Amino acid sequence: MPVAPLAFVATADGRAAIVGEHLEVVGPGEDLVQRAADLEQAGDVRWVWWSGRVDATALVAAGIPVTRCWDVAEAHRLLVGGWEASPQVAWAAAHRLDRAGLPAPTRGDLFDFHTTDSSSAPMALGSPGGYLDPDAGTATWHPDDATLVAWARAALACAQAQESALAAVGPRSVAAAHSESAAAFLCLELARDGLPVDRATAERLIADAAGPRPDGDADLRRIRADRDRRVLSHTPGRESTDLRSPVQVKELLASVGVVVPNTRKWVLEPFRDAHPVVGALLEWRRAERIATTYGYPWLDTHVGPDDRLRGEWTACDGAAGRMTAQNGLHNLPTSLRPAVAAHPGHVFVRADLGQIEPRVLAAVSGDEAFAAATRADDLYAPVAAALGVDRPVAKIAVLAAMYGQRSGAAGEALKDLERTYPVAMGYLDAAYAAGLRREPLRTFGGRLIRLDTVLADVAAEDAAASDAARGRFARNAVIQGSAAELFKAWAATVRATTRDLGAQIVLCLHDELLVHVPEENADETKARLERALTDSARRWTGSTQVRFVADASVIRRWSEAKD
DNA sequence: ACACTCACGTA
DNA sequence: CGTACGTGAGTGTA
Repeated sequence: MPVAPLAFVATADGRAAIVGEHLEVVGPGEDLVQRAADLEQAGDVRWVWWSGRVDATALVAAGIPVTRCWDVAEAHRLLVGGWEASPQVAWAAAHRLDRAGLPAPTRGDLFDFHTTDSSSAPMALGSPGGYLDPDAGTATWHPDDATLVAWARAALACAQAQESALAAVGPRSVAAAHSESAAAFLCLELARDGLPVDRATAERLIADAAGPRPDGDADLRRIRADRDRRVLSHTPGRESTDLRSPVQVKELLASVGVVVPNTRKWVLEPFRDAHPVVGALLEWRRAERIATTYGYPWLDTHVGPDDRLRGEWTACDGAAGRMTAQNGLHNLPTSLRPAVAAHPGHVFVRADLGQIEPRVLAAVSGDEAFAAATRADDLYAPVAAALGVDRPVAKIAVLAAMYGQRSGAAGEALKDLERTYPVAMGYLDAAYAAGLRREPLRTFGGRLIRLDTVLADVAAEDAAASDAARGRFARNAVIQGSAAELFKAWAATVRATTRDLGAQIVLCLHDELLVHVPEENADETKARLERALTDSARRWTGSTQVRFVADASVIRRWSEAKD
């Protein structure tokens, strides 16, 4: 049963168009949103937009549960790699037009504006031989109805060209574009819905670490000075040291005989017993981190009156394709996680993918012996048995193979690993070698990993170090990026299959999902989440040879132990 | 004003 | 045991 593609495009001035084979509507955004809701309800629609962030915000705000979409920007990021993905760039790539010939925007720059005849007709929006109008789709663009309809038709044409191009890349790339597009829509919902927070607990945890909520600037300075004094009291005569300046801290430490190349935590840790100021400084850093990054200003700025922590989300980064999030959603210290709590009448279903990266390696490399190991709940157990070593040794050897070890330890086991799983290890070696040669790679789902642009500045003066860094990046990216694809396919499936239970995905953390759900539906949500993994893994790998496992539990606070 | 380094949190 | 990301403070440059 074919799914009819329907373009939905919106302008910054509040108008929109819906265009399909047998449909053409243009008008005020709110009318079009209603129309889209009806069409979505009727089913069998795949929405096409240049990017969800630009075109679909009104649909997200209206709570329309889009199930299928094609995000031209996300498809372009798969196809070409990197992060740049304007409609103009995506159009040119999909039609194999020379990137260097892209016309420059005229309205974004005052000088251009003065030298441009503003009455000139817009460039053709959708002619196969030409580029898109560089101003189309920008925030200051005001198209007439006919132009907006043409813009929507161009999106449809672009999506179709991308689909052909992706189909030529590999057997999984069109499906990957579908799930990347769904993930991008999910990102808008994540930003809209936020992460449920127990504000009282958050306040208490911040107070425990950083002191009570300051009452004005003077109080803030006093609390800060008190915190500083607990370190500086250990070094009489140096009370004026600025603890926030690494250079001054280094001097302070040197004055008590602690001579270090830098003042990082893991460098200072061994010197805890050398002088009491070291421990005091490390404690100060922890408190200062909470006070500055995750303190009261953070709480006040990013947690709304509805007790939801909000930030912007992106479906992929510019390197391997993992999701990113702002405002601390992806790096909230574990000490603050008790503050992430389900709201009344609700619970969280939390699940993470166990040993995701070695399992992904088995899938992407097609190593049958390694795939056999994934059928165990604990992958390292059969690997240890095959290598004739203890589990911890097997684990270190596998991780060393995937991430590139430079210091000894796993040497012998690593050789056995090469012998036992030559296909998997060969895949990693090939990725490393491609990195050295600056040859682009593709993830399992077809995302292009570019090596011509990344790492240009890292150790640029040392060619060998730079090569090795590129090799490690390449080897890591094909695994990390492929894992990200499976994760997003899983997340999109969970979103689609648990919506009727009132479930809401509220956090995606690389291999972990947090779903907020009415408590009476918790067990069913958990079951569907596990089922979703089986289904999406089978679709993604195209077989059942590689097993993926989810560790799922029903909890009230994020900090609660797994069970 | 902006870019950079340092430091550190997460996976 | 590597890679990636986002954040904030200090520092140096334009």
